[in-house]
Amino acid sequence: MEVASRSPATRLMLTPTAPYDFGLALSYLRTSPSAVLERISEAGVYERALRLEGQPILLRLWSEGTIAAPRLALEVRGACVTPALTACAARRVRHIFLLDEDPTPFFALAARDAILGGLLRGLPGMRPLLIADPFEALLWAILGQQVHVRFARTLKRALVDLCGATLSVDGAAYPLLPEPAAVAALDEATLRGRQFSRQKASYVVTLARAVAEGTLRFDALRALPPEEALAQLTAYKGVGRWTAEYVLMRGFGAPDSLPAADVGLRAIIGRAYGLGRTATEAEVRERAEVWAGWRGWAAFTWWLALQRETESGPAGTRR
DNA sequence: ATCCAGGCTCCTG
DNA sequence: CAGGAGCATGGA
Repeated sequence: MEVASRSPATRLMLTPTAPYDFGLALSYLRTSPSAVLERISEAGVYERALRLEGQPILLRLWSEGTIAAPRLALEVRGACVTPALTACAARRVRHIFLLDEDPTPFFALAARDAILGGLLRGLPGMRPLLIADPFEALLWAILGQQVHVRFARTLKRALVDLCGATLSVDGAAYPLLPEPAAVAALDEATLRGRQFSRQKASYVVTLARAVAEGTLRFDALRALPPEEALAQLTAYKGVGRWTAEYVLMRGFGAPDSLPAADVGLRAIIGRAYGLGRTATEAEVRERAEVWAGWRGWAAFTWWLALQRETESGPAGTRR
């Protein structure tokens, strides 16, 4: 399936709350295993196709400001880009990159923690980045369960490959996230042939069906108190506490949602706080109490640190 | 081979 | 209710 477009682009400026480092977001996306639908150019342009109100469009985003005085240019392209759709795209971008959040309270809180505060001093303008679509966040969390993220990326690519559409703009092709109905229609055997375990295949198809049928509604969950949203999510087979917390944080942007069982988080916290071993989930939760209100932001900060470690880290860990 | 990876379910005590 | 065995898959 292919959707072509050669209509002119609409463009507008976005002004994030300061300080904001868009370059940091880009460098995160460049090596983030979950980012298979984004394209980041060397010139610093973020490109991503997604559906807005059913319309496939292409987002192009780049910085025209500084960390202290951030300004982002947004360009929207698609078959019929109306002013309303452009406004919708701008809202979406502001949400994905959390452009309207005030980071000051988080930095103030983190400064009281010598270790986290020290880490953040090297990351001025840091801000968490959401996964562009809540359904995508849920899929990614399932795919990432108990496997190396590198392999999770392979699985995500397979999913996009099997049932994702493509948006073509000026001759370039941009992959779209598969729609829930398309994932729901997949044969589990097909997924198994693409290296999905039985569980992952079953979880993914079942959840996609729930989303397609409207049983699982992200906008409804988003409006709920976190504990209730977690409870509703974990009612689904294959969705445990870690997955639900991950969806709240990376899918909804819940600032205080901490996937404490995360092995990466446990490992880096064990190292950073000198435990000499991987921290337990309970230890992570304990340590995180001083970050209350911003535990999700703290988690993202640690993931960022983790990513930087593995990039420039001990020889042989690349690839 | 063995161990581990951005866990989950299900079954014990 | 806490803790742990067993589970599926690929990569180092």
